[in-house]
Amino acid sequence: MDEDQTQQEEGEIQSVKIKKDKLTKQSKGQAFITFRNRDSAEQARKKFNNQVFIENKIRVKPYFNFHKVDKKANIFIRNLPEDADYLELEQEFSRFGKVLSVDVHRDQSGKQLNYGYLQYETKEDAEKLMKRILNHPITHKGKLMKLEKFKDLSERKANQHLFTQEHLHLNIVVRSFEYGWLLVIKDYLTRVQGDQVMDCFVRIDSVTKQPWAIVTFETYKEAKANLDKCEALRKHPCFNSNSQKVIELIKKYGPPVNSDGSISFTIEQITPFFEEMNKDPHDIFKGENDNFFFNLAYNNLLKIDERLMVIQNIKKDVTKDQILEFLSQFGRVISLKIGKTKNSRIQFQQCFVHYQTMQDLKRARSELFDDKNEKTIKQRKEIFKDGHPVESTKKKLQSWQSIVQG
DNA sequence: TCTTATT
Repeated sequence: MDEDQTQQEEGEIQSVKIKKDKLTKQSKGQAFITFRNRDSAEQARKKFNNQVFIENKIRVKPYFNFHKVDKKANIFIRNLPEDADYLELEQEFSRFGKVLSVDVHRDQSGKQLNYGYLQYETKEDAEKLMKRILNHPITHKGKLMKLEKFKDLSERKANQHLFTQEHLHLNIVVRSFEYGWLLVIKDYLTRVQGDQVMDCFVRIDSVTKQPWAIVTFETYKEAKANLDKCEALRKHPCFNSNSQKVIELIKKYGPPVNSDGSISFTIEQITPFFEEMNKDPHDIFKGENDNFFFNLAYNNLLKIDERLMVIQNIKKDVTKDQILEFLSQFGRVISLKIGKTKNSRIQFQQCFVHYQTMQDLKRARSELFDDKNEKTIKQRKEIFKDGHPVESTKKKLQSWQSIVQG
């Protein structure tokens, strides 16, 4: 670049200092240029910012003493696009007050990250912007920016504390629901039906939020009778309980005890939730929805779940939602887990799909491999390599079952 | 992802 020309165009330069590391004498890739007047500096910045200089794109921004800025006038920006342009951002934010700086964070290699900081001169300006975005969100290059006031470490820690409190709270609720279901099921099966229940456990799926249970009966006959009932009704009559009944059962049997002897929750802790639910027409313990299924183990030797299928040969880039949509057309999917094949050479996915009933799975199996159904064939091409789903064999399934259940 | 290569 011709220096004389630059000076003429951009105003007189007072000083140029290139920063070097004190020890290594290596350039830090940073320079300070002082112009004789503010306008020249601003003009130069607009002209040279983001220009390629020799081989690097240079970023030109005004200097200010960041030790003296008001942190209350600082805004944290998330969700920035890859090609965020801070001059454009600055222009946009300047509509609400005097912007001191806009910084887009970068990693060590210089790659732009999708967050940054906006520094106003006064906190009033920052507040003006925050107020404004409540009703008028701001987008940058088509992406909605998420703006929050800057929080220092202690504020973030305080929030984190709040979150863990909430989380803990949620865990208690989940645990009480699982235990509630367990008592309802056991009570009905043993007291009402007179079945001999060997084992029962209930979990609420953390992803789908749906409860599911595994009940093991003493005899095949009991298991089969209950299974038939489930298949016919698509739910079990014992689900016709309610939250009032659940809290009574918990009071009767007491809260569950953890392996270390402590109790998972106190009745006082969970009573409000059950009382609240009792007022709700959608009380999940009324059994009015079918987000529940039975997994009946006939005996210890044959533990393969008849509702579980492992499908392989799924293309790498197919999402869980796509798989779910595809598999749901054959029957009600209770849970779906996707995973990469263990062999790293094979770059395909597999999924574990749990249907609500054996009938659903049978239907899925027959339709999945039906080579005459044109609609399915077309869909298969989108999801599976060469359009061919592969079902895992029972032997393999058995070895995986422990993983799925765990 | 709540900072900053600051004469």
